[in-house]
Amino acid sequence: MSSCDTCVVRNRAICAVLDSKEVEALNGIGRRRNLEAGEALIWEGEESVLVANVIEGMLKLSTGTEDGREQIVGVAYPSDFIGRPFGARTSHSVTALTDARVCLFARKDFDRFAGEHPALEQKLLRRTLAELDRTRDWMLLLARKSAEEKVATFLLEMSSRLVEPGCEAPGDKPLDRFDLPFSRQQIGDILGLTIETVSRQMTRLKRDGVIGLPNRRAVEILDRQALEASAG
Amino acid sequence: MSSCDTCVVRNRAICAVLDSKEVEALNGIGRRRNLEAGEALIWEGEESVLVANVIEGMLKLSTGTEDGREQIVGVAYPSDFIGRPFGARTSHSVTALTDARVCLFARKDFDRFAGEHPALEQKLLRRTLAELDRTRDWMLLLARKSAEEKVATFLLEMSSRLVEPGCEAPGDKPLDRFDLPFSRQQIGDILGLTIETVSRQMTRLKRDGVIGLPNRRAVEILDRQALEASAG
DNA sequence: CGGCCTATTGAACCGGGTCAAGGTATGTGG
DNA sequence: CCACATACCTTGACCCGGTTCAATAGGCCG
Repeated sequence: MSSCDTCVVRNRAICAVLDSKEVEALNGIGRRRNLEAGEALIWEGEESVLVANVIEGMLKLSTGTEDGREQIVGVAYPSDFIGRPFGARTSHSVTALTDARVCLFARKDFDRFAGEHPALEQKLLRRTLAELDRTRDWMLLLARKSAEEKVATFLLEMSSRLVEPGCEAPGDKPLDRFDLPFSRQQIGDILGLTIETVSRQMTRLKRDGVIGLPNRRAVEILDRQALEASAG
Repeated sequence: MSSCDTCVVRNRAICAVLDSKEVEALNGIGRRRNLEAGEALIWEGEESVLVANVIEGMLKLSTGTEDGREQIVGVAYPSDFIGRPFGARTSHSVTALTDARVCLFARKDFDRFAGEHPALEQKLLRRTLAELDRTRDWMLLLARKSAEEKVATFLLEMSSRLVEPGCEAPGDKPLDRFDLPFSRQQIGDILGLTIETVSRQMTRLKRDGVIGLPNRRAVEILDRQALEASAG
C-alpha cells in the first residue's frame, strides 16, 4: 500500500487527477521529507533539481538583491506544488516558514512522469495559470498601494487563506480570529515594507478599533467592513 | 491552404508543437483580427471568452484600483499567448499598445482543442511557468527598487527585448539604440512610478552620460556598464 | 532573575509624489 | 505659411509617507 492512500492532500494536490494505479507509480518516484521552520529546500539561481507537493506547513518563495534586500514572491500552502519543472534554472528560493512536510521528486523523474500523464500536466497548467493571476494581482498592491492598504489587504487575505488549516475548500467563510504564520519581518518582506511600518500600521488599526491584537501572533478582526475600506 | 502557412509566428507561438494537420484544425476555430493602438480586447473582471496569440505589435495586461490607479502587470510581444483559458474570470485587461494583429479563439473552442492536444497544453504550461518566473522577478523591482534602479532595469530589459522586432530568438545581443514602444505614462504604469519621476530619472541618466535621448521615443545606451550598475 | 529575541515607539530625514508652470513636437485651419 | 490647439514631456518647488536610526518594552526560557 502506498503512503499516498493516507495522504491528507491526496484529493487536493495535483495528484487528485490520477487514478490509484497512477498514484502508485508517482509514489514510486517520490519520497516524503520533513522540513524544520527556516530550513531551505531550493536555492535561487541553482539548476532546478527538485519539485514537490506541500503536504503540511507553509513555505515561502523569495528573491533578493545582492545588497540584501529580500522580497517574498509567493507563499505555498498544503496541496500547493513547488519548484520549477521542465529543465530551467530555479529563479526563487524555497524555504520553510513553519515545520513542514513535503512530497519530493527529482525534477527529471517528475518531468518524465508528467510527460506521460497529460491529465497531470493539465492540472498543473490550471494551477499555474491561477497562481499567475494571483501574482499579478499582488503586483498592483506592491506598486500602488499605501502601507495602510497593504497591511489591511494582507490581513484580509490571511483571514480567508487560513480557513481550516490545510483545507482550502472554497465557500468557507473567512476567519475573524487567527494566528499569523509570519513574523513582522516576514510580513514586511511580503508587502514590500519595513518591519517598523508594518508594526505602526497594525497599531493604528488596533487603536482605531478595527482589529484586536491579543498577542504577537494572533489577530482578531473586530470591524471587517472598516478593514475592507482600509484595503482600498 | 490555411493562413497559418504564412504566419510569421508559426514557429515561435504555441502552434509550433502542432503538425500541419493539427494547425489546420486550429486554424478552423480561430480568426485574425487587427487592433488599433489603444483598443482593448479583454476587460478586467469579465468572464473569459477570448484567448489569442499575438502575431504582430504589443499589448499590455493591466489592473487598476477603483480610484483610478493603474498598474501594467505584463506586456505581450509577438508569439505570446494572451487571455485566460480554462473557464475562469479574466482578472486583467488586455489593451493594444501599438497597432497589432492577433489570432483569436473563442475560449471554449480553444479549451476543447487544447484538451485534445496534450502537446499544446504542455507548451502552454512551459510558457506559463516562464511567465510566472518573470512576473515574480518583477515583484522584487516593484517592491524594493529605487526609482533610479527601476528605470535603469527597464531600459536594459527593453534593450534585450526589442532585438529584431518580432524575433525573440535567444542568443541575439541586446540593442544599444532603440525606440521605446511606450509613452512616459506607460513606463510609469509598468514601474509603479509617476510620469515625472520617470522623466527625471531619464534626464539624470542622460546628464551623467549613461544614455542618450535623441528624441522622445528613442534611447541610446552609451555606457552599458554604468547602466547595469544603476540597475542594482 | 537575567539574557535574548522580537515587537513597539519615537525622532529625524529623504525619496518620490503632488501641484504647477513651461517646453516641444505634431497637427489644423485660416 | 503661420497662428493656434493639442498632446506629451520636462523642470521646479514643496510636502508627506515611509525609511532609517535609536531607544524601549514584552515574551520566553535558561
